[in-house]
Amino acid sequence: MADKVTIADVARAAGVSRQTVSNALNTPEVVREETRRRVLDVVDELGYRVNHAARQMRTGRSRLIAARIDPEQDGINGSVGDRFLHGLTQTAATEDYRVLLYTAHGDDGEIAAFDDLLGAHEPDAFVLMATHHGDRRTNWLTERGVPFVTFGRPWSDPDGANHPWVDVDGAAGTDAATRHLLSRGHRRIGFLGWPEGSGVGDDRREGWRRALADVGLGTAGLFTETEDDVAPGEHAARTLLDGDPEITALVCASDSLALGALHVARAPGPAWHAGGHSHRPVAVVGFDDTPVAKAIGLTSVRQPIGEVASSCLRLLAHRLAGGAGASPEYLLLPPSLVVRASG
Amino acid sequence: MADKVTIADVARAAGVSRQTVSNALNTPEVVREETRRRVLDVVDELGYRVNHAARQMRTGRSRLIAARIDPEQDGINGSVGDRFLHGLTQTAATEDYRVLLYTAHGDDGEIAAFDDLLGAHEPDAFVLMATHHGDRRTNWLTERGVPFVTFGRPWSDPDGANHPWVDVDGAAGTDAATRHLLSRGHRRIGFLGWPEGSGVGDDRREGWRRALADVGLGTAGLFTETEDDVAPGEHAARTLLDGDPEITALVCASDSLALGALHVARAPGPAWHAGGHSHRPVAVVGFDDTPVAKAIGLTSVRQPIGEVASSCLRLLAHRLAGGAGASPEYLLLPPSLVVRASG
DNA sequence: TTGAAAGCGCTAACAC
DNA sequence: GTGTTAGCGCTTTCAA
Repeated sequence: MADKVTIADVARAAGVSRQTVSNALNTPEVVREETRRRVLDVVDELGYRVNHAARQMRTGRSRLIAARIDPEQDGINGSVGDRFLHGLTQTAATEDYRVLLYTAHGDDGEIAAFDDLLGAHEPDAFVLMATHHGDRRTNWLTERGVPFVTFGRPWSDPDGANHPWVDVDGAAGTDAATRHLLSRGHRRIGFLGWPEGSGVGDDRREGWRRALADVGLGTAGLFTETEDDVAPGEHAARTLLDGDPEITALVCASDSLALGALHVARAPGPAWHAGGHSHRPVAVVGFDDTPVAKAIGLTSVRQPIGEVASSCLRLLAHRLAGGAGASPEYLLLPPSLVVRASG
Repeated sequence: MADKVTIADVARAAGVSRQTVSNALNTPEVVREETRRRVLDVVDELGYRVNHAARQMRTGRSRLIAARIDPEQDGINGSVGDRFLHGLTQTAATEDYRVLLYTAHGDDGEIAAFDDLLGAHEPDAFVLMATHHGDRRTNWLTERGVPFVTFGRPWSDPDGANHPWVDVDGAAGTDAATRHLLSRGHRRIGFLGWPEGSGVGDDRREGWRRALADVGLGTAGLFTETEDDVAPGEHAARTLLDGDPEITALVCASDSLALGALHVARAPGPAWHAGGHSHRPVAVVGFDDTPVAKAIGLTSVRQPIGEVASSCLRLLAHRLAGGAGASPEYLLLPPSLVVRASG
């Protein structure tokens, strides 16, 4: 393991100038075939590798891509972020990029992190997750001309012509979930989601609505005043089922909510809840296909997180390689339904 | 947002030389108080931040710490790695380090990744997870003098005098789990684990064994020929319970195994399994306190992952700052038992 | 205590 | 097609 082989060593050994070595490596088409071969042979022989710090200083490119790792996961839905990070890291390696991690709370905290990072390690780009209405992060980066992609649409700009993004078609997911329930004979299907105004939540609700509308059925008791957690899911499910005895199935905007709903749906009998809803079989479908869904047999909508990640990275790599036209590229991927015992 | 404020700009504005600026920042004690103040004021005013690439070129330190993100998690136990990564990132930031991600399969794959990384981004250190007997990674790094810490003991070197490490006392965890079950009146308690020879597995089994030995009870039907997954857990639990009708509780080496055991323990009646073990209430305790454990009400041993991560990082930072004596430091942290419905 | 000089390893520009 | 020059921003000598 020879330490610190520099371009000068290679040049000397190959009997060429340092610049020719650099060219053979970075602009091979400008070097005569024979020379190139000789140089590359010496590179192999000596085990030369470029020093990124030196290159970065010269070119201003770090080949680092920064991504946030979520602070203290919800626990159930957390796995999505981690699968994404893993996919990113994997694809990045194939493009000779590396993923740099940071943490932050809230848009402004994350913007502060951008600023820090940009001033220090100078990542070439950022990958953002969980875009939302009035997302300050995207504006900040755009204003400064920092390249980035988002996992999530630019919700406040429905044209999507703002910046490159990759997203999963949530409406298609709940649509499929709802159709699946219809095909199993359910006719009154409720939805458990979040308050109106969250892009993701509205999108997922829309799929359920339109699937029902499509077959001429009305939306059955929609409940949206809830946080994304198990207890609210349980509470919401109970309210919904108590209020409308016809409901036999629930589509949920997340596995957390679905898990709460399942507590109610699988409750052993009418005496379970003091308020007392009658016990009946209720099908439940979740969203995200988390490990918990798999463990408890919850039917759930699965996002192709790996593909999202690799697409994000490729979009970025393409753009960083100068292949960026004026128009940002974007991609809407279809989810799939993983059917299990719960519905 | 002035772009690219260099040390020269600061020097000019403060009326000192570039070197004095560098000193004021890096070796404040060597600069007169008044000068230092003036320089720092200008730094703030101009928004100067050191350029890491330039600094790295000069000092050879990147302030990057590399860590592996696991390829395709088991799904249930995966959350441990992610919580660890998160903790690492968080603590790293406070020490002005950043976490760089990589992926790899197997020891040799990871060693190849070390080599790549060291040749390119030159991380100052590595953080390794999941040490095991005959771990080739630690040797490779040691031979090359690359600083690193491990989450996990050096299993093949029980003295632990090999390299800095942080670990959780697994035996203490299963010991506590077993005592808990004893206190609830269980007298015949089985163990579900992995084949002998895995450091982690042996450690966890040992805690169960010694807790029983301590109160003069024998180990009840130990089953270790199994992979770490739900189906094997289910199979092992069934075999164990069928073979010893006295067993009323199971301590498991992971939540995956415990989940499988729970399928058996919660089976609705004697007819459930064709082979037919009689239905009886069986308590189950898992290990890792994953989101799945929380979701299904599984009592589980919780590792203080956040502390492990911050300890790892501080050990490293201390060492990188030159505070390393000859003897590596290490830390064995106690886990805690999270009691839920399953036991 | 402060300043001047040198150079880390690389590549963009230009000359040959 | 190849070599020479210069300099990215910083810190480690060493001299003032």
